[in-house]
Amino acid sequence: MDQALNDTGWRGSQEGWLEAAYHSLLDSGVDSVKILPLAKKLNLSRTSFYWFFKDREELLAGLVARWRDKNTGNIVKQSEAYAESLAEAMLNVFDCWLNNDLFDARFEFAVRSWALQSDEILAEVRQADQLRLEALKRMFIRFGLPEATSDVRARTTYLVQIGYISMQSKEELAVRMKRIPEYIAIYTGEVPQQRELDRFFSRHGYRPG
Amino acid sequence: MDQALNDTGWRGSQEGWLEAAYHSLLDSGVDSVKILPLAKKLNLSRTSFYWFFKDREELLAGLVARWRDKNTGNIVKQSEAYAESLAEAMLNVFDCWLNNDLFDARFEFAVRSWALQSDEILAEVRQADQLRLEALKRMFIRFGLPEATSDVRARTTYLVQIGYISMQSKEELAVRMKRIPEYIAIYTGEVPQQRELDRFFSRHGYRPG
DNA sequence: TTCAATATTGACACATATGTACATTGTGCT
DNA sequence: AGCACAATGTACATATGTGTCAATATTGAA
Repeated sequence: MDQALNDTGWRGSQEGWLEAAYHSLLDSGVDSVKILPLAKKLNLSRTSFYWFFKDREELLAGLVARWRDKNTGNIVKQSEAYAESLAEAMLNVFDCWLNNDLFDARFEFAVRSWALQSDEILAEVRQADQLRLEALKRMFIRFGLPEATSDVRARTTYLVQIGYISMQSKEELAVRMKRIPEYIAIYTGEVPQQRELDRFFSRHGYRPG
Repeated sequence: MDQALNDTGWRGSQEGWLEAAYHSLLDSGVDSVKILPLAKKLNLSRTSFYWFFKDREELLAGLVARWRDKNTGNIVKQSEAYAESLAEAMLNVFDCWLNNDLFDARFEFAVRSWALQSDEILAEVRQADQLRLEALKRMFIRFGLPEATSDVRARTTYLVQIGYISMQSKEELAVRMKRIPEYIAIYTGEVPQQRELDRFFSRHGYRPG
């Protein structure tokens, strides 16, 4: 329970408060992001907060910005990555679902829940959804699928993941990996090559057996 | 802004408070389910609440019970309904996604968001997920699909819907209906018969054109 | 070591929520 | 009409949250 030291020599910082807010958001939702409890966690006086932020609103705005920066962009990037087959391209997208640096699932769910009580956040989430779906659809079209098919397959791919996040399940890596080939088959209509799978498994530190 | 009258002749009732709580939950999440605001909406004194409920906890427990009664069971029932083909069976399940009496999507999302801040609710949600997934898996197996395939297809079917709910999108019936044949094809691997689709469209009051 | 910028704090004013005790009112029944 | 009880309301005690202000402490640099 030490103070989180930072290079300034002071105990608090904008980053410190934001980090604490982030963890509270992920653990218990927006309504838990309150200055008084955060101050207790940080071992700081509640009012010290106001030196770094105008008010609670500004702190929440910081959280949204963080979410946008972290989760938006990587799905798009992965869907545009080089691939020799549609199955391989899909495996590139799947990197997001297994690598927390590419896509923060708990953050995603917390923000979506937040959208329930804030129209502003709902608009943010809607825009993110649209960008991601469009990117996935382009991927299918790139590999020659018809427009309508590409649209529904993009949705399936994306919605399964959002649904999975929404289930908040905690499963072993092995359990999830075993389902990967089947998922690829359903989404793309083609069975992935063994070497494509091996490459995928390897970059996620998984050894089948 | 009239009083919601009930057969007792009194203004308030357990049902009345529960109904108000339900709407508040759907609109803005659990944390908005507070006695003082509900009392204002109902045009009743705040303390009148305590005649019908021991405390706020009891009201929330009432909401969970309502959710369990409404949303659990119908997916299972629909997945077990009579069908001549897998595609038709899947259309039976799809009834849930289009008929609010069979499955209340907004309620579902609100409860899942609630699970973020309550381990008790999380356990409830997990149990519901398991029951529903098992029922869907049995459906695929009934039509001769292998176990592993059935498992992943059940997940795909279910998770797409949970994901869709989580997107909180409001789309025209026509837009959703146009995607149905593609979804059926992806989930089941077989194209639905025109007469199966027609029967489905008809029972949801949709005329393609 | 002194100083100014940076950071921290406690006191205050206020708002919103919960729950209890007790008084009061409304309703159906005889 | 009058009674018993269901329902509602008022007053109080308490908890937790926000945000402002003036006073105080800490830090790095002159």
